[in-house]
Amino acid sequence: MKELHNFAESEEMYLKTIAEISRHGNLVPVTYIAERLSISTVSASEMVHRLQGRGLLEHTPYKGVRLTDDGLNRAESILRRHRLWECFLAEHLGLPWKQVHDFACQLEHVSEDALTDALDKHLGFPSFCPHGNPIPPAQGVLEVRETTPLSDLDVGQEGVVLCIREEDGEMLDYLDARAVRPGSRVRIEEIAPYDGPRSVLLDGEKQVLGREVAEHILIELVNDNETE
Amino acid sequence: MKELHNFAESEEMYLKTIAEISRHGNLVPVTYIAERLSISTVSASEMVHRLQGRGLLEHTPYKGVRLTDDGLNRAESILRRHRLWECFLAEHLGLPWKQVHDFACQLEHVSEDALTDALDKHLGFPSFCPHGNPIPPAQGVLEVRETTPLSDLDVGQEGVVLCIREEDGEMLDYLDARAVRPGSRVRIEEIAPYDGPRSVLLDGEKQVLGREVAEHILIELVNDNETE
DNA sequence: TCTCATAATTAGGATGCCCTTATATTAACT
DNA sequence: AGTTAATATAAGGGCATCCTAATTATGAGA
Ligand SMILES: [Mn+2]
Ligand SMILES: [Mn+2]
Ligand SMILES: [Mn+2]
Ligand SMILES: [Mn+2]
Repeated sequence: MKELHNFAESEEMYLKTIAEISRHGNLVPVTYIAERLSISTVSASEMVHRLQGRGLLEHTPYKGVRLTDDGLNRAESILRRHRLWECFLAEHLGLPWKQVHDFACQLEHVSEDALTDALDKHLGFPSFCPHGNPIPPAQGVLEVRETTPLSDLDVGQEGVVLCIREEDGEMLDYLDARAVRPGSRVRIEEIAPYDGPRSVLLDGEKQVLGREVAEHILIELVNDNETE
Repeated sequence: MKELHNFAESEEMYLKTIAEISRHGNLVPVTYIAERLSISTVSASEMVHRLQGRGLLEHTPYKGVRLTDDGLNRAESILRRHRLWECFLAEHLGLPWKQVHDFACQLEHVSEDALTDALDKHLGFPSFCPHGNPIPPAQGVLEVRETTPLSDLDVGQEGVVLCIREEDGEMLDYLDARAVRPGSRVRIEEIAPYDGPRSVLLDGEKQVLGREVAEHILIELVNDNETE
């Protein structure tokens, strides 16, 4: 499990991580950042100060962190590179989701604009990564879609998988193996007691998914007129 | 716990550089390494000791450095990744030589075997990079070709460009613009006094190339029976 | 053999990111 | 208002790579 650590990578991973966590512009607790990056809170805190010094984010003590415009631009640029590489690795090289994600997480830090743009063109300017997440355009604003975690659906509700949250590589592997893909049709058949595992119908196949996993599957609800 | 530290790029660049310089298995002076990497001789010397400690090379003081089998394997693995990426960047993304080389020099450090092999397959297992240098195979030995620098040719001699030495990115750009490519037919028309610039016929076009540049163009001689 | 350019080493620092342990501060809940 | 759990900061290091300046060792040519 080797991770290259040129000193630019660290900064980029902080920014990307913050952008990923702060889905709706909320403040991101430093603790979350530390946890996601597997780093001590002390180190994360130090780094947050450094990044603030560079004008990339603002830290409100005891509340959390918010990216500045500069910081958000940087972060979206990294997400763009990440997701474009994912397209290449999945569609052209035929690699499985987990490798796609892990390799992209390295390549994203060594992709200058000329390379990224050429790759974008070569791929035909895709709009979404293989996991269904939107690819920020070279310039302009990333459109945000309304999504609902599968874990929030009730028995009988139906939807279409829009995207998978990518935080966890292992989970990607798990979902890949179970053919959970953007575009899959999904319907909740049963929820075990105490907010337990979901029995779902996924593109006609019966599956059981734990709640934790279901939280990472983001759905667009399909109008189900009183199916219950 | 998982290390977030991996200063692998530096080590890899040392190994790759040594392999590139030591064309015929000769000892490489530490001074050369330092120069090529734009690093002080003290730092290069330190690093050489470290690499020796890791069993990747042997240093004979006041003579130079030679890669061990391990070191050579590592170096060829890096050259392989570099040249495969170059193929992709040139043929698929259509980037110019200088960018091809510079981007490949970053990507080469972030390419695990699974990625490299998938890329190799996707490219159709090419044998040479866009500059004509051979791509080391996944396993097996790199074949060595007999070459002559263009600067060693006399007036009237002819040959075919086999490959370009890649040390200097600027030079790649220069040669790219002048359509000096592997496979180009070349013939020395005139050599200016004091081993000066060469007037050459390159694929029918008349060109003038400085001696320094000519040293980087490696030729396969064509049997020219008394053309002078 | 002797000289001197070349190569190597020593000494002392700097940088960036990370760590643990200990202490202070604050928000939030009873 | 007072307690407590979460959060922040302070103190003291480690590690890998790189730096400059000064000194020493070597070997190749005069
Ligand atoms: Mn990454
Ligand atoms: Mn993705
Ligand atoms: Mn490189
Ligand atoms: Mn090349």
